[in-house]
Amino acid sequence: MTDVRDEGRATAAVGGSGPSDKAPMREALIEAAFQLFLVHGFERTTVDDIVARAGVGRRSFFRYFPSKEDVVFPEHERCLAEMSAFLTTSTDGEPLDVICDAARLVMRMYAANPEFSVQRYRLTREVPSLRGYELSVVHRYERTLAHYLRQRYAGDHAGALRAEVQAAAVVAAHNNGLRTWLRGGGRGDAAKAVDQSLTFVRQTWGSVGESAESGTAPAPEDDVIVMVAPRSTPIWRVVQKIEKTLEDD
Amino acid sequence: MTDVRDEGRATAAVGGSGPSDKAPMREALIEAAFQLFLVHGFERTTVDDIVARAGVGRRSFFRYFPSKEDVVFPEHERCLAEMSAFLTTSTDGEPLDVICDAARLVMRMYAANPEFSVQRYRLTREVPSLRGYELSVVHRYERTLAHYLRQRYAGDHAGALRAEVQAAAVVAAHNNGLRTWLRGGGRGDAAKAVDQSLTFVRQTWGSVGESAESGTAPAPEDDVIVMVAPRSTPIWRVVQKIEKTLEDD
DNA sequence: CGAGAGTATGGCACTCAGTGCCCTGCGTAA
DNA sequence: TTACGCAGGGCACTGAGTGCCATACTCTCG
Repeated sequence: MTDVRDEGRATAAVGGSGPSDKAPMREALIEAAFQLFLVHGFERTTVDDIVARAGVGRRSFFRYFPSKEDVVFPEHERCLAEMSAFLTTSTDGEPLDVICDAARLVMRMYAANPEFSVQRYRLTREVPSLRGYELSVVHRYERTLAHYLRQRYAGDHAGALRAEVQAAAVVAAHNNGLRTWLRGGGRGDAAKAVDQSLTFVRQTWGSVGESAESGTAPAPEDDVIVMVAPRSTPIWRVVQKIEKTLEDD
Repeated sequence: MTDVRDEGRATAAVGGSGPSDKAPMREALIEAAFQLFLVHGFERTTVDDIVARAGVGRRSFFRYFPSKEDVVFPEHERCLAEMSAFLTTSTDGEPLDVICDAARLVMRMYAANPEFSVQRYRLTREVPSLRGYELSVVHRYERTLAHYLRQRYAGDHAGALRAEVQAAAVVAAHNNGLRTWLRGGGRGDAAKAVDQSLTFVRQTWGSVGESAESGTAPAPEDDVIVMVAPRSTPIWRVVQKIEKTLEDD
């Protein structure tokens, strides 16, 4: 053990010379932690084990990570901040589409590092404390999305309710798509899996067809009309309404 | 302190005579815990404080509650079991309506003890570890509901996705209504608040009006047609389709 | 070049949740 | 009566997380 520590200190002393030492401490801790987690599991690895392997002091671990669980989700803070920033600059467009785009930021964070994400997924599935941590993170995303919708729906009747239900639905759909991708070993297309799931939610509240995904407007042939009318409505009223909708072009 | 312990042991010794001593230990611990939580807060109350007040040994606390957080949510295990039982016996009816009824079991648990629920709500809002615990409980309810829907939707295209999104939506709506009631001090009608929120979800997926609440079928005048078609569809095809739909009566 | 301030890190001791092990006391069955 | 089972208590231990202080490195100002 003393050998490892001395070795670590020596490395740290030489530290400044390496080209990849921008955030040595944090990265070293994450790397050491995952090596140990994958071999011995999360619970049977102590913080002392991690810092010994990383060759740093135990106290430093808790300077970089508020808890042992945090080392498993090192980029969620940043992603959460990105989501907030994205939403504050997205003041128009269908609110539901905006939060779907916001949710895709999370998917992209996972997709940027498939092996790491899959390893973490497997770890999280079997360690209760990690599941709990993940729930709290997911909850923060959901609250962020709901907060945005609540502002957009301000003044609407039951706007807060709609905001919370839609945020929950988007998060559930996003996670459904993401889990599908993760269960497949991270080898498929994460964006495709998540988009398919999100489409269900967007269809549910009828925001499909007016999305701003691509810069080009969707072809008129792909446009849809959704009509809701009492069944007793006379045919001529229906035709009139459809013709009027088409004239709006 | 020794006085309290002796008192406690004396009570336990006389125990068998009282009519309300079915589960003395557990109840005593819950009562002692909440008295201390409300005065000193959750985090500044140690398990030692609780057992001292209850007059029992520290080791016994962890025989009745796996963690300090569990003492704050003493009835959720039972409620979860009731929900599972309810769902296994509910094999017909609109799936969405069934899980709404299941969610109401949770509301009723809260409503059965308004003061306790409101106290706990305030506690949970300001203690991070309790928020985390609550998230895990809510997640278990959601999983239970989703599991039920997945079975009911088995075979449908994207049934699993629909199951998870709807379960999330119902939980979000339920909690929205419940929180409204809790923020009002638990003085209003919890069932009404939750029902209003759940109605939004049931309307979203169109299970309002065909519910089995009243025996009478909805009037035909309330029936609706929802048409989805490419905007380029010729008018005559639209008319044809609508007429065909009406003929089906 | 040297003093001082700010910052990053390590070391240490402490609290507290949670666990394993064993002991005691009590009731019960043979 | 003894033997057994069980609920509870005592005790010691692990491990996460924290507060405090010492050290060392860096940057700046004179």
